[in-house]
Amino acid sequence: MTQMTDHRDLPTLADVARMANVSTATVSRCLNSPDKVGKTTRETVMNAVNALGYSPNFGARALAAKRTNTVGAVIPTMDNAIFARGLQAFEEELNSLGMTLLVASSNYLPDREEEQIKTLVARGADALLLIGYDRDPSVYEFLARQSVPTVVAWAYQSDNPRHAIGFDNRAAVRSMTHHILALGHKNLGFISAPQSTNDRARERVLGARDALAEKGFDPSALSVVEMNYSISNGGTALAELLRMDPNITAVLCGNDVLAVGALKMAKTLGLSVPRDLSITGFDDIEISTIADPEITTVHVPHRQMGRKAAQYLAQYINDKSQPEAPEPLETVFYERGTLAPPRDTPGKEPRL
Amino acid sequence: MTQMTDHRDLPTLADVARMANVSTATVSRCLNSPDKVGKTTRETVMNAVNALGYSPNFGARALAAKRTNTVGAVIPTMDNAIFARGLQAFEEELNSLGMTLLVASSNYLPDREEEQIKTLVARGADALLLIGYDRDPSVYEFLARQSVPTVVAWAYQSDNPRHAIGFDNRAAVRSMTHHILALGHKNLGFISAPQSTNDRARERVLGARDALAEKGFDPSALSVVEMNYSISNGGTALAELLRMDPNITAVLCGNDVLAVGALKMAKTLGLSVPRDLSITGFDDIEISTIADPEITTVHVPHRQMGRKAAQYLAQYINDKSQPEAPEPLETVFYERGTLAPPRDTPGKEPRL
DNA sequence: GAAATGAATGTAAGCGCTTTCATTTTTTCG
DNA sequence: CGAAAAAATGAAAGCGCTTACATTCATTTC
Repeated sequence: MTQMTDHRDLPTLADVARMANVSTATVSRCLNSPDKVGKTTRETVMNAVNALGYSPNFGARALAAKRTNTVGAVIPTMDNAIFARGLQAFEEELNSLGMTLLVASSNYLPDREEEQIKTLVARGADALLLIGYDRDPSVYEFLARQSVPTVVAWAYQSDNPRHAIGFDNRAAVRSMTHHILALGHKNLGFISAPQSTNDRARERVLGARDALAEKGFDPSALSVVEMNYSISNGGTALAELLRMDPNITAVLCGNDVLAVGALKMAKTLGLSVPRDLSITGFDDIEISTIADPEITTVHVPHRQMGRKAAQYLAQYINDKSQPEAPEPLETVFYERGTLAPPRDTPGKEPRL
Repeated sequence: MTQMTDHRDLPTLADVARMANVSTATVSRCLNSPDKVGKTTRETVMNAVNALGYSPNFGARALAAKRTNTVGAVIPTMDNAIFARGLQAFEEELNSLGMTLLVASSNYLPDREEEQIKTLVARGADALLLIGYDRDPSVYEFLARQSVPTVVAWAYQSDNPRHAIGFDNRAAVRSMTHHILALGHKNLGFISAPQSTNDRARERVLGARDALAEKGFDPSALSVVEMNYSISNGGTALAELLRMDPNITAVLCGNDVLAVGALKMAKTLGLSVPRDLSITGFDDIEISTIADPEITTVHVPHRQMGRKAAQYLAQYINDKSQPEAPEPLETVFYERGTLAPPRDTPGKEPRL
């Protein structure tokens, strides 16, 4: 069943102008700044617009106005609740500001991200949302050359001059690690996302090492296993970690998904969580409360982050100048069911 | 810290042409159909392009070519794994076809959806992906008038002439209900998403009634509670359902999220699942395997759906005519831990 | 009541690209 | 080698809109 899309030509501004007996300038003003037009004229014009079912041509508008009212976002993947949630809020806020969202995903691949950034710019994005700081300087140079307002999100490094809407990953994990150490844990493991091209993952591991060092432990003794984000990988990583060091009593996971996987594996291995092993996550996504016991984690204000990022970029676009440096967002430690003191009585040496 | 975005004018096609000593037509051809240009010329031109850091102006291109290579999608929300996953696949496929994704969300509100559809069309979407069939006929008329290729996804009704990339919600639930009835359940409850403006929700309830009728039960006796999608609502709904009819032995949920909520509530109420109560979900998203016991559900090929939808629209755009009617996608019943025969011996009347 | 002010509208010049058609250059082949 | 065919290139006409500037018309001011 094939059928031609009747390419009946759509009405143009000129058609409306003709019908309303005014100039195209007046019609344009009616649509873009109605207050600059007389009441009677406006009504006549709007009637013509409706009668013809007129809708402005996007390309022409973008060309003449040098602006698309479109904002791009390049995220690793939507198929991860933490980005999906933030992106949803970003879209909602953008929408309420009269802008539309262009989306592209990098699947955590730097080259692909670079491509996608170029694509979105070529597609006329007025501004860009990027995840994390890590990327080749040439990318930032390109963005500057094209004068595309850009903001980094999901991260915040106080010593980094680049504006970011996010939270301090390192401090959040550092603080959580202190909680864990205070409970008496001495042998920690860390299941991280791959760190090489992911500043957030790196910062989280650093946060754990910070706390360790502050309590007099050797931070380099922290056993770390890197795994791509997935439930089953969380399990694989836990097994590996326990093989590397059977004395580990608490495992920090770079995110909730890995934590859930680790928890499943712990059960499979016959370990009782948190009695035999403590596990913590990061992000506080839905699955962390569905797991049994519920995952102890760090809550990240994803929606707030998406909203603020949209506001920041909208201001950047409208003012044509970089807004004030944003403040970092707060994270909250959520103590739930997977964290408890280690089984071995405090003070006793880890068993071999 | 404010700093002007230096609005240094970007190089244009004409600049490149001048530098390469050719006409703008040749530069344009170099970029869009390189094979139509001599090898030497092409090299000269590309050198100029690189030297100037030229990148085509989107608006101008869209205006002249009458095409944006941009496809829109209006979904209820990205903050729900079933849409996020499908959308992610949609975006990936679109990207590999050289197109970019514009996203808008309706939050399940018909008016808002209509607005968003108009926005995306105004933003130059070459085609549109919509979720489900339900919407005012005027919307479809608008889309036809604007000649915007459109496809419906996440649903498939064989008796509906409109092309859709999806699966038969009604048949899927009907089939699952037969499984449940075969186990000996006689008193079923249904926790559904609001049905009035959601054909998928409606079809799922109808599927359950179909099976009931086919086995000689009174389909109108099915107790149904409607709740918006959320874990806690699933719990609320279960409590309500049990209040309406304490004899229910199996509860079908319109999606996995509601099922997980119902499962949590069942535990809270001291009911053992599946011994005292069977619960089923729909969609097969991640959380269904994290719940304990894992949720019995219907697997939906979300990623495949997203991919096919992208291919369908790309073909529609390129051929300028509606493709062949797509075939429905298959769903699979995943029997996991939350479904078992009712506790009461088969044949025995439901207790009061 | 004339001059000055301001609101409403019109005129027309682009915005930067694609594409048709015409022209020039190269290749093919009798 | 020259005519015909094919390939490469150029000239220029839009595409539909916004907006600076010019003009007209209705008020206000003294």
